Amino acid sequence: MAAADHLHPEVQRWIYHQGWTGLRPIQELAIAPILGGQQDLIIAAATAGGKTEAAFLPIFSHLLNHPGASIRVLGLSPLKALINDQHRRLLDMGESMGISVTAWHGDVASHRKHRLLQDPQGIVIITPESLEALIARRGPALGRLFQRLNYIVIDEMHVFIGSERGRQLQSLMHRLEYCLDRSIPRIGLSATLGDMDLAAEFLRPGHGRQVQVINPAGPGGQLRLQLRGYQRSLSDQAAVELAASQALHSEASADDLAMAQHLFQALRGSNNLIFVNGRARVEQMADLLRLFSEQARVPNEFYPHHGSLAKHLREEVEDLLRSDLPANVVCTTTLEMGIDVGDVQSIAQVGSPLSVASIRQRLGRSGRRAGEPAIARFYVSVPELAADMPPQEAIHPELVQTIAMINLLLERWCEPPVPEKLQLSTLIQQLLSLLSQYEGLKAQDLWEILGETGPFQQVSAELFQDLLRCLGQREMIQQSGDRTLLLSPKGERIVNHYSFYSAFQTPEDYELVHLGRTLGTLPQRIPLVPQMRIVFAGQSWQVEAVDEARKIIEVSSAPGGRVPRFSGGGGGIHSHVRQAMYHLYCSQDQPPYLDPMAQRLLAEAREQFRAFHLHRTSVLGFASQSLIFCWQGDRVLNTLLVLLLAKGLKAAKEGIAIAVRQCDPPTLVAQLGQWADEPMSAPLDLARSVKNKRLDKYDYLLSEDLLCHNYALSEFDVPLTWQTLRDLSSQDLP
DNA sequence: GACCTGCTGCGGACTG
Repeated sequence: MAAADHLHPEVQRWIYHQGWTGLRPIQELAIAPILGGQQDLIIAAATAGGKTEAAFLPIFSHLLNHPGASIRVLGLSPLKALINDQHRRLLDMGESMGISVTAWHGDVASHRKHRLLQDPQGIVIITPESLEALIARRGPALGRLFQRLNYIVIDEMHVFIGSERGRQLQSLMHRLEYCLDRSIPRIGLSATLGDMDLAAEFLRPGHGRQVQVINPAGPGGQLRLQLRGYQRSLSDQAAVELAASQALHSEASADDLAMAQHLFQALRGSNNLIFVNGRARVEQMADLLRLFSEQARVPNEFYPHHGSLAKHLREEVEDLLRSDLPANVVCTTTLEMGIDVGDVQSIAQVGSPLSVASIRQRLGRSGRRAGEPAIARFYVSVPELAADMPPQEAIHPELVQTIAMINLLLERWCEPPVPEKLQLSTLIQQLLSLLSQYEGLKAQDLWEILGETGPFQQVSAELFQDLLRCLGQREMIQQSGDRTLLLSPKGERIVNHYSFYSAFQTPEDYELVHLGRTLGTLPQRIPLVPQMRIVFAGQSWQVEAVDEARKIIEVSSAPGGRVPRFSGGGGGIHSHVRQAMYHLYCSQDQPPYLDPMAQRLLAEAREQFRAFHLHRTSVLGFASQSLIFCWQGDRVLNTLLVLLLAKGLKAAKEGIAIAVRQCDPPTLVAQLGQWADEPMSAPLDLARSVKNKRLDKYDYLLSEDLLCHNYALSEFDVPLTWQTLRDLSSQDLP
C-alpha cells in the first residue's frame, strides 16, 4: 500500500486533479509522521522542492478526518510576501476541501482578523510579530482560539536559527503550549542545511534527538561554478582606455567595467540574480549595466533591487522576474529569501560573499527546474601589487576568502549560530509580553516559563533575579501586595505601542563628531574602545568618547594613521573560514573553478604569503608596526583587540590582521606569552572597556553589569582567544 | 565592510 493511500479521499482527489503522476519522496515520507499527530518533524528540501505540499497534504487529511472549531494549524513565516504566496497556494487546496485558510500580518485588513477571532477555524499563516501581538493582547481568549490546535508549521525555518526572531519564535511556541497545557507537534520546513542536529535542537529545544528529519540525499542537483579574478589598477589609465574602447561615458574603475562587461555578455537574454555587497554598489552596477545596454543599442534588462527602494519599485522588478521577458536583477540580500521570483538560470556574486550560509541560500535560487544545473559565477577584484603594500593587503584576502568559502560550501559546511548567546533583550521582551498576556504573574512562574522549561535556559536563576530587579529599578515592572509582578505604567506604554512586537532592532547609525562638527554616520557593530583608531572618509581618527544613548562618537584626528587601501573581509567571518584560508595559502591545490586570471592571482597571493614568511610565523614586523595573523574569526580578533587595548597597546584591526604600533615583534610575542599564562581575563572585565554595547532592541534597559555579561557572551570568544594567545607565543620569529 | 525582516487599536471622515 502506497503512503498516499492513507490520505483522506478528498486529498487524494485533489492530487489527482493536479495531474500529478505521483508524490515526491519527501511528500511520501512526511505522510505517516504527520498523520500520527504526535511527531516533531523537519522537512528539508531545496526551494520549490514541494515542502509545502509535503506538510500540508497530510495536515489537510487530518483536519478532514477530525473536523472541529478553533484554529487548528498555525503556520509561521518570516515574510509578509511569503505569507501571501503561501496563502494563495493553500487557499486553492483548502477551498476544494472546505477548510479555511487565513493570512494574518500587518497588511491584512483588520476585519479579516476580527472575523477569524469571532469564528476561529482552519489554518492561519502568521508572522512571529503578529503572533506576539495576538498572544500579548488577547491572553484570556487564547484558550478558546487555540483549543484544538493540532500543528505548528514553520516555513523557511533556517532563517530563524540563531537570531533574535528565532528565540522569539521558540518562546512563542513554548508559551502557547504552556497556556494550552499540552505539547503541539512542530513541523519545520527548511532548506537543506549543513547541520540538521542544530535545526532539530532549534525546533524542540532540549529534545532535538526526538525530532524526525526528512532530508533525502537525492541525486543532489548538478552545480556549475566559476570564479573570475580581476585586478584593480592603481592608476586610472586602464579605466580610461577601457571606457574609451567601449565608447562608454563612465567614471567607473577598470575592474568594475570589466566585470560589468562580462555580466552583460553572459547574462543578457535570460533571468539571473546578481548579488553585490551593498546598496550603493547595487545602484552603481545596475547603472553600469544599463550604460552597456544603451551603448549596444539593445533594450535594458538590468534592474536594481534593495531595501531602500520604495516597495512599488521593488515589486515592479519582482513582477519582471516572473514575466516572460528576460530580466537581470542586481540586488542585496533582499532577494535571498524564498519570495517566488520564478525560475532563475544563474546567480552571480560580485565581491567576497558574506558567509558560506549566504552562498548556499543564494545558490538555492538557481537550477530549480528538474535536470538543469545550479550555476554560480563569482567576480572578485583585488588590488594591483605595489612595493609598499602591507602583507594583509598583498596576500589578496578577499580572493582567498571567497575560494575558502566555496570549498567549505562544497564540503557541506555552514556557519553555526553562537550557542552561548543569552539574548537578554529578547528575554526582556518576552517577560513584558507575558505580564501583559496574564495581566501579572509571580516571579517564580516567569522563571519557570522562560528559563527553567523555556527557551532561555542559558540564563541562570540568579541572573534572572538580577534582570527582574533591574526592570523594577527602571520602573518597567512593579510588585503588588501579594508579590505578583505587574507592568508599571511605563512598561504598559511600551507593550501597548505597536513597535513592541518585533524582537529585532532596526539598526541605528552612529554620528561621527570631530570638534563639534559632524563628519557623517556609520553603522557600528565593531567594539569601540577609547583611544582606538578607526578609518572614516579616507582619514584616520582616534575614538575619544562614545555616547550610547545619543549614538554619537567623538573623535580626534590621528595624524600619520595609515588608511588601508583594502580591508579584505568585513565583520562576522567564522574561525573555520579563516583556518581554511590559511590552509589554502599553504597548499598548492588549484581549485578547478578558477579562470586564468584568478589562477594567476591565487599564485601571486601564495607567493606573497611565503615572501612574508606567513607560513611559519604569525607575528611579523612591517613599517614600524607588528602585525598579528592568527587565522581566527572576527569574534576572536575582536576579543584580542579589546584585550590589547585594555593592556595599553596601540592596536587596530586591519582586515584579517591586528596591527600594533610602537611594539616590536619579539616584545609583543613575549607579552602575549605572559598574558597567555595569566588566568583567563573575566569576559565581564573585557566588556567593560567597550563603549558601544547596546546592540539589541531592549539592551538599553539593562544595568551595566547585565549589559557586560550579555555582550561578552555574544561578541567575545574568551577560551579560543586564550588558546590563540598560547599558539602565538609558542612560535618562532623569522 | 555590509544586509534584511516586522508592527495594534482607535477615532473620525466619508460613502451608499
